[in-house]
Amino acid sequence: MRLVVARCAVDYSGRLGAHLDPARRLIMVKADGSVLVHADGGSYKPLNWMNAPCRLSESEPEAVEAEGGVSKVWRVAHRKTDDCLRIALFEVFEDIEVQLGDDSGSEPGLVKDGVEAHLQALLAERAELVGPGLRLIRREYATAIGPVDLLLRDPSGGTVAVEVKRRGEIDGVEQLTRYVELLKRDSTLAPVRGVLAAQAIKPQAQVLAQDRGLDCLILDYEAMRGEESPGLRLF
Amino acid sequence: MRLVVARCAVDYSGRLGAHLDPARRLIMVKADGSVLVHADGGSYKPLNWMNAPCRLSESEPEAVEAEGGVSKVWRVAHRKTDDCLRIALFEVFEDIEVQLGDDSGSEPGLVKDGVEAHLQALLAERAELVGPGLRLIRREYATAIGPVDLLLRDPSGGTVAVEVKRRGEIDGVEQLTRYVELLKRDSTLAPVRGVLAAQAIKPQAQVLAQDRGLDCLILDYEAMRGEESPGLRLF
DNA sequence: TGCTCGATTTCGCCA
DNA sequence: TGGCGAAGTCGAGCA
Repeated sequence: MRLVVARCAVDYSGRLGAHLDPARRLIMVKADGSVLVHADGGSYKPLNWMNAPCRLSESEPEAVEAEGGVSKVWRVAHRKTDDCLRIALFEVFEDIEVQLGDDSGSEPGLVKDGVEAHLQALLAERAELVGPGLRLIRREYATAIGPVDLLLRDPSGGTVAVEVKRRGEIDGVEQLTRYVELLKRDSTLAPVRGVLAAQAIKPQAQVLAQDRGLDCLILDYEAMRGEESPGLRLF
Repeated sequence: MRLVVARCAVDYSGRLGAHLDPARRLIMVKADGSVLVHADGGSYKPLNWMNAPCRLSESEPEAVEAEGGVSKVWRVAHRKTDDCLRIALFEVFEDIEVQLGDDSGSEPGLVKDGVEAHLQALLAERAELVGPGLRLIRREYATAIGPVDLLLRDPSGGTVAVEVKRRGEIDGVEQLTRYVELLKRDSTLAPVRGVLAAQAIKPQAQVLAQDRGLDCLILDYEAMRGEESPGLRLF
């Protein structure tokens, strides 16, 4: 990875246009060719960037730019799209090359724990949390318009479609609505109830769910994790 | 900004858990206290990070870690949530402090051109592009379920609701459907047509729109910009 | 401050 | 490879 600290101006042209006036910034050039322009604040997102695969070419500035203090111009062009990043370098304060990766040069992957898939797995083991007597038919029940997170059998008749979200919002209600509309046409499943299950559900989503005749269920991830059978742990 | 290149292992704990095995990585500590851990590839997203406001504290490793080669441990704790990043440093290869920002220390803002708001503004000036004789009633027409991007009056009767997107996809169709369903109950507006306007519309979205009785309109941003009246330019 | 929605979203899974 | 849903989404605009 190459790290350059320089006063620079940046222009991006591609899906939209974006411009940065001159200032001192950090420019990262990664091993795969991607380029990131970072400021000394903001979030983890760079001000401007170019994803791999791309090519960096250095050229001399135009006369008028040179007069304004530009010493070099970098053009970073994407290899497949016509996205292009143009970096006008004024003064360069640092320019170092560093070696990254593990001993083999690769990067050990990131291991995550606690996302929606885990909620779904935990609730699948505890179908009775959704309603008394309910039993799991299957997770990721396939339909023509996508998989239903959990499909449960109600021994008193019919089935229950469960949409699991970390946070319940309006589009989750829309999604569940489409599933229930489809499933209830299946005579082997009807009648079908829909349940939106999430760690938190926004008021608007609750209102819309009620309007659509759908139920809401708040999940307690920590409690569910604590109660699960040790043999079925995901990690 | 402080730039550290080090062999390190990282653990994040917060909304989820995430772990990185030891490898050489770049650690950026920004002026606002935020920390980014970058690998030499992937996208602009760091492998792990902590947003401001947060506090970095350095401590000695536990005995077992020290035996394993850990020289220092950084704890980066968020000030408001209980999110925490723990970085175990093995060997440190670089550790430099650089000065960023413009002469006043601040960062000139990013100027963008071509986002959805611009499309909406341009189309508002050119309502006739949606259909002959149409006139703008207003932008961001408020309804109980959210603002309609553009509401147009059709002199031959009724109104047209326009949903403007940079790229038209299925959720845009869903959104427009909800608006039209609501608006057509208003006798002062009915009958109501719905139009999805975007620079590009995915085939699936076009099919769904047709099924819902909605129209699609492909926008040419460059042409619209070229035609607009100079006095009304956004930038 | 909280909510809503766009984003050069990016990222990962699965068909 | 394309479609689709999730994200430690982030960030801006507005009530």
